[in-house]
Amino acid sequence: MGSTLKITTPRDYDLTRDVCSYGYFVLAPNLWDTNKHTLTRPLHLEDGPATVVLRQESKGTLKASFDRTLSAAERAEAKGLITRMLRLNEDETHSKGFHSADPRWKKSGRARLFRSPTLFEDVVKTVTSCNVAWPSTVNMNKQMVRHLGQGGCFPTEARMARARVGTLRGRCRVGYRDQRIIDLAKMFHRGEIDEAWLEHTGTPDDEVFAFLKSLPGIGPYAAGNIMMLLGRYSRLAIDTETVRHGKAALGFKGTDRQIIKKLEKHYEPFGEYKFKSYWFELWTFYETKQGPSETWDREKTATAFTAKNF
DNA sequence: GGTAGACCTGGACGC
DNA sequence: GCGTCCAGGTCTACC
Repeated sequence: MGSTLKITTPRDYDLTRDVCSYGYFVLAPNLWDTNKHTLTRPLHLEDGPATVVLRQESKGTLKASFDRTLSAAERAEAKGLITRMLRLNEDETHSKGFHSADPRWKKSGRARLFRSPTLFEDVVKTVTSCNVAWPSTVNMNKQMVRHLGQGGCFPTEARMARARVGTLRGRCRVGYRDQRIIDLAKMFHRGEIDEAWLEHTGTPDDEVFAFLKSLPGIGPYAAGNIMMLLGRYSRLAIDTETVRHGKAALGFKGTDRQIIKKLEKHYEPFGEYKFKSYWFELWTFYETKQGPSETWDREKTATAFTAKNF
């Protein structure tokens, strides 16, 4: 019999809606149960891995059931990781702020974007999403968890820092990203990434963006995406999907450069919530093609989300 | 400051 | 079933 935690959430938190809000929810080691509407994943805690199953108990309360007994320190640690992953730190005031900037999402209540329990995992997942189609991203994360993750966890920065480039390339199929991922892991492991500074509200967005861009494997798109993962929504992460969205959903015409300028102008009114407005537009488009995101199965998204299906 | 080409993988397509 | 082409973001070298 493992430990159980009751987690108080903001009143407007909805596990199904708010987990199934960003692609990382279908990347290993996350496992969304499309029938039970639970999120299962192993967490790396002080005394080792522990798998948690998260379910919505009632409005404002989540139940976290673990597969082993946790110490008091581990309970606090797990709570911190879950809070980060589910963005429980973004309270109702934040949601209301977003909805008054962009009322289109008020009815559905969409306001939060799922992320990882750690910044390290978010950064590595972002690198695995660059310059590849979705099926490759799915596979890279699956293989990293399989070959480098203890007890089904996402690899820790310490483990990843010790990994061989051959393992990452040959077994985890990350290609030329191998050395970059190891270099990132070493930087995290050596404490060269100041998470407190990156998350501090007093740190200007421009400085965070410039720092992120200086990291190995992180360019303008990845830096913009990590900004969002850090809770900074004032800029977009522009990739080919963004341009496609500009053309297909917003009807913009012209060269890619012209379309990007139009996109920047289009999202300007949403100010500090720009990314969210953009993302939920894009997410809605995906749902029109693939059905509600809560029905997306982890294994099937690898094949469903291919060019021919869009 | 802008740009061409290399970097890998896996899906799509033609045979 | 095999070979070829192509998409995707970052990095380096070069102008």
